[in-house]
Amino acid sequence: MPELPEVETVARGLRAHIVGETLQEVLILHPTLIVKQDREHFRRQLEGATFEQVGRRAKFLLFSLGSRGVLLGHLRMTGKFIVSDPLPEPGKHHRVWLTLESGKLLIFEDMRCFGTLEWFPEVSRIPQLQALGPEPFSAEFNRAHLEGQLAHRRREIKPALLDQRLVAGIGNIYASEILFRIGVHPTRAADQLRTAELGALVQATQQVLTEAVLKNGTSISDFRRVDDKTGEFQNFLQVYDRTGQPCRQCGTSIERLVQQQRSTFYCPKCQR
DNA sequence: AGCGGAACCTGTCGGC
DNA sequence: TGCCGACAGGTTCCGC
Repeated sequence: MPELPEVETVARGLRAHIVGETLQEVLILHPTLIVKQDREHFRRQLEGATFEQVGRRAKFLLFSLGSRGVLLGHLRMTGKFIVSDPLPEPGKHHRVWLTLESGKLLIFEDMRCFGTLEWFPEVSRIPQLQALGPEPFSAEFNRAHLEGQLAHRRREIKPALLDQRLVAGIGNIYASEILFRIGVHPTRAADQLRTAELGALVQATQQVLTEAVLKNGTSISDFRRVDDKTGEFQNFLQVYDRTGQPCRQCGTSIERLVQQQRSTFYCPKCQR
């Protein structure tokens, strides 16, 4: 479901609701996967802790608990965080209930059970964050970085963009959108992009992601904000999920292909 | 070392 | 109507 803009939207939404709140009770409603560690340990670490900040790294949510460590969350495909008033009983796909001292309920819901929650003593000890590439808006994400990383890489550029070690936060929707903006065909070998195209790739990545964050992300089917509203960027997609529809630039039919088991959308005329 | 494929799990949709 | 396969915004592990 969510890529950088959607996760950023969730982080901002949560921040407004839960910073300063103390966790009163942790209720795990699903037996597997979601909470990746021992449930009693997880519960003990969280109960009584206070949310000091909600941040994002790549597509991970980081709930800082001050001296009580950090809660790492990942929405994967269908995960959602919802801030709610108390409920009489859990919804069908509710996986974890976190009761806050104010009486509000922080719900982690996930139909497909791919999402994860995990507690760590400190951010520096989170293995999942170790190999991540630079954030798209950081100074380290620049043309030289791409040149260095992509030299002699024969894999196709679109799957390369999904590799979180190259740059963190791009997912399947925005990878297609970014390549459309720079007129690069998704099957081009990563090491065959010209220097100017790599510069354009940096720019387009930052532009697309910035616009998507401003529109509160993309809601194709599942994604919802913390307040259950949809994002709006789906109204501005140029190629994603537009197979057979006319390219907004040249009128040619948008095409779909599969790369590494994921759909890619592109304009065969605008992208070479 | 780098890359592709399978696996994780549930639901929806289109074709027959 | 029912069944079956394809597909869904992600990451991780396992081979080659």
